Amino acid sequence: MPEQSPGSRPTLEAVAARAGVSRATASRVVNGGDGVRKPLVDKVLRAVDELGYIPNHAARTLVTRRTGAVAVVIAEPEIRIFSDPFFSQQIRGISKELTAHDTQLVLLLVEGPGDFDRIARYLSGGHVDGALAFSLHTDDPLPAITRRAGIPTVYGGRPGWTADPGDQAVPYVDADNRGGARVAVQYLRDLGRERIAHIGGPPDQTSAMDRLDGYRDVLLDVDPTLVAEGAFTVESGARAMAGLLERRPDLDAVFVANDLMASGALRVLRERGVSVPEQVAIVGFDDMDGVAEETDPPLTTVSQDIEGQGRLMARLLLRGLDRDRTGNGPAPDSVITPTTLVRRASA
Amino acid sequence: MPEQSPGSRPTLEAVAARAGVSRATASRVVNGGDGVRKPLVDKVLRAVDELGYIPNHAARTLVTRRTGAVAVVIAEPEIRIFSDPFFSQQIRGISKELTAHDTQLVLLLVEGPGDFDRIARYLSGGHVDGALAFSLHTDDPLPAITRRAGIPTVYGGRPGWTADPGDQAVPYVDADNRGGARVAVQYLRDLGRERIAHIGGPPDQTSAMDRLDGYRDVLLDVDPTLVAEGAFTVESGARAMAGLLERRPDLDAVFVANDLMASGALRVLRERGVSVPEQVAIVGFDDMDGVAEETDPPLTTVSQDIEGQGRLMARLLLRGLDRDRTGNGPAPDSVITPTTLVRRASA
DNA sequence: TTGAAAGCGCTAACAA
DNA sequence: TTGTTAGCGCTTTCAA
Repeated sequence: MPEQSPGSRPTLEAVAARAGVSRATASRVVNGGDGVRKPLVDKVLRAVDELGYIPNHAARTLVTRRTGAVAVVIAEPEIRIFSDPFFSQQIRGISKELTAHDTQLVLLLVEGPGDFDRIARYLSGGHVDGALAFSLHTDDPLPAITRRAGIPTVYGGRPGWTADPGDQAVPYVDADNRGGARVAVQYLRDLGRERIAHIGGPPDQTSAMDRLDGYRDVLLDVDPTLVAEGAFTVESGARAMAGLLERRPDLDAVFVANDLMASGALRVLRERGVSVPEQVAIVGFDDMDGVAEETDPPLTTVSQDIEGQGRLMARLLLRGLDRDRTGNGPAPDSVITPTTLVRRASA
Repeated sequence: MPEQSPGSRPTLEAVAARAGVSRATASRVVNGGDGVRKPLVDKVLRAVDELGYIPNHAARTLVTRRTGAVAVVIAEPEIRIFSDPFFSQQIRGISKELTAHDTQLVLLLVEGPGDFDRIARYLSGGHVDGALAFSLHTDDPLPAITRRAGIPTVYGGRPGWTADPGDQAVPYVDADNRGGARVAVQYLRDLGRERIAHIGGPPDQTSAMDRLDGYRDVLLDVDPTLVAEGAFTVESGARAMAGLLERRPDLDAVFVANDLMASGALRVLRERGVSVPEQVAIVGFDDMDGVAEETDPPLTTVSQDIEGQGRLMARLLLRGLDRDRTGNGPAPDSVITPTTLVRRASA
């Protein structure tokens, strides 16, 4: 590829001239070559190569009204944003799928509660064809924004807000949190545990609620003193475990809503000399890389394919965009991805 | 803002008509309103508001040749990509600075060694005005790519490759790794430690080399048995510490090239019953959130403003772009950001 | 199968 | 200070 002095790239016009064809034909070739005879295709391709032609994206977008870009909106206000491996793996999956479809990823970090205006303006500005968003909190203003901007959006995680009746359902991708929790708790029961406690996540996140619901599905009429609330962080898990131990020294198992909290809980148990799994069995959730396998003892936990969820989100969105363009195919539906119990040493 | 049925947004033309002015005047107002009389400005603004006008980005880019977007290229092949709080904090800083200048962040994740072609094509395709990249490895192909694509780029971290003579220096932002290391080691010496070991990072990363150089600056002619090599991970730090202890049971301090490895080292020392800081003093590097403060004992370490580095990268790039446009101002220079020693309990 | 020509929405010379 | 007009580079009817 010849080096380009900036600002003087060859245009389609130049390619056409060099190939001895019209601009229209050159365009056809560049866009797949349908309906152009082989010799001309070759000529144009050669010209493209020799000139180092790269289509001007803005010009193309101007006429096609497609930007070839998708926004990923991350509205998690806390520090966790990227450090959370959960996000990083989803983004990885998203990136892979988008790349495979020649689509760019525009990252929109929401930097504060007053920042939604900017996001709304951007989304409405024709910069992107669609959006992927993570809606973790029940009071998230994002769904309203994307809806008003009229921009197709797929959510990661079941949105917590309740749709207005008559509104079209919002497509999302989520793990089978409830089912996974059920399997985990049932496993503890099958182990013969009788006083199974739960450390849950923040109640404004649907994943936390769903996991709690799964716990309750198995343990009908559970004693409220067996349920503690954490914040999905190591420290909060430790605190919750300590509280639980104080209230219910007789507990013999804990289903913890994520691995981070489970590792905090394990630390507390170790400090107090409670043996795991002999005295207390522990099951986590997420099968988080670099955590679940390295706790002491290694964590039995519910595994989900996070990167796969990211891919799925992107695929759903792209399919929806295609549908908008071609006007056929079914509206994108939500997808619940399966979970599996991974047995290690903690239960 | 009125809801838009997709694909039928009002154009500048419509705004102009409604305001009773020419398209040119409307354009002027939308772009700041310089040289337009107040009453007309108001009229146009009102029309913009009533119509819910949002400029078409592609059309604007087509004529101005500015995209208002910047690529962030992350070519770290390992899983660390986002989970590494280092990146996440830099990206945060970058995002903040870009947002403040109405510039979008396009995320380019390099997904494998064969993926650089795609990146090169994208960078050459006029999608973005500039790029920010993290060049951690000495054999990184990225610098060559951005140079050939003729796209202004600022690096995070001192690039490891040696520039061809006559090449213009590549602007980068980096912490004062060498100076920080010197301060750390000097501190250990002032504490009276006499056999100060070092656990270094991967030798193909400039930050690791610079920290090692700083260590050597203070401890001229250091015994090679006192230097071990890690990979910036907790586990590698633990292994390096174990090796060091075996070779040199007499060591009385370790300067570790990052906090993650330091936490691994601390674990090994604890397991072996070596008291910190009494028998062995430890100093880390990074002052990493959620790590340095929570080790046992809390880590004395060299702190750097990572988010600030991200902001700086963005600022440097934007300034360079401005310069390209206006043709004046000095060429962007590299920036070395200061480090400070944070005293906690480990030394 | 190919080419001519219209126009996507905007900015920026240039004229008035 | 305002308006007229010529494109930016591309895709896409419509005719040939």
